[in-house]
Amino acid sequence: MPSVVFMGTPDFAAGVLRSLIDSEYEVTAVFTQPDRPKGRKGVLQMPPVKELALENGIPVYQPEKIRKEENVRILEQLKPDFIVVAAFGQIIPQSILDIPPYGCLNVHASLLPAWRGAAPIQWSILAGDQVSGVTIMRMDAGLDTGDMILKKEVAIRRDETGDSLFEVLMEMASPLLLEAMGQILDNRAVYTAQPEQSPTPYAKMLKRQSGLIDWSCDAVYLSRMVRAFDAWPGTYTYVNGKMLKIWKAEPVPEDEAEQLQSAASGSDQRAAAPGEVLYAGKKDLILAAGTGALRILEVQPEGKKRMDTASFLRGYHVQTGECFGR
RNA sequence: CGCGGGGUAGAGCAGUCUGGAAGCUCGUCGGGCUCAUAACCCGGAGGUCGUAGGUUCAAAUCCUUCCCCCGCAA
Repeated sequence: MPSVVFMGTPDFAAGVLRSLIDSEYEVTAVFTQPDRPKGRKGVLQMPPVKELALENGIPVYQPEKIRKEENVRILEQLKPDFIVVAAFGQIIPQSILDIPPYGCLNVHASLLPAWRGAAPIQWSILAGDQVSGVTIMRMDAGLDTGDMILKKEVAIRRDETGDSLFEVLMEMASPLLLEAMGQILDNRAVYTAQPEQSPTPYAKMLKRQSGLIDWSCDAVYLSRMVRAFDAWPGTYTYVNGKMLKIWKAEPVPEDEAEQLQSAASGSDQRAAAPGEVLYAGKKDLILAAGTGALRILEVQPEGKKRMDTASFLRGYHVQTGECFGR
């Protein structure tokens, strides 16, 4: 029974680990990030991967830095046939990549060479991509630049969110990985080199701050941002100095947007400022973007729960002409 | 003891500082107006004001206990 050492941290990784445990491979050890303080009380919490590993009696290692010599030693002793890496969060040095005879495989949530990096799912939705997918590759020293073994595409739906796509890809990932491993064992895997250049920018790690809305952007782009960053890092703006998360929004059709723009500017010929309330009725809230307008559908005021726009308008008395973003 | 917001009718909020009849915008039910309406008018139902104690002639409001929800930070 070929042995596998697994490296990963969040839910996505746990899904992959689950299928490895259920497979014919023997998972001999798991590497994951150290426990971190979580939640409001700051209680230490173990990563999902660790939890799953412990339940199945698999030894867990949580090095602060995997590249340290001692970890290389451990892996040399484990002598795994494979190392499988999924959303581990640490860069793996060549000395470790060289250990497993069948290679160090990575499960990546994009169609490489597009969207190399830490947050491929969000970036592809934000960019308005029509398709996304999962790539299984043999890792090299570069960042998501290894030779590709298998790739599977999936269409991005119109209402796709970061979370929903995440789930779709996670389900696709496990079978694809197992298939790739089978091919490698049978010596029929085909390794395809990636082009040097990625067609997209690097999908850099997102911070909470990344979700701050710049109202001077295009409304269609902003609506994609709301979907892409749902549920992490979330999209937000400010109203009267307080944070307001935007959970759902859609661009207003062009002709309607123009109508609202001219109605709002009135006699003074002033174009509505980005972030200005173009319309606030009983159920509808429409804000001016840099180009176009955005209909807000679901929000969450600071310290409150998520609510639909109608509820928000009932209690918060938004006025036309008021400006969001501050 | 990381910082902070909040728990008042089915929903979202005001009222709390400066104790003294439970309000607002909606929804809901009934009636009216209308060619018609998610529009408008009239009327009604619906709340142990998170829990437990305390202060007071009187507590949503002041003091104390506990429970729950949420934002930030990590």
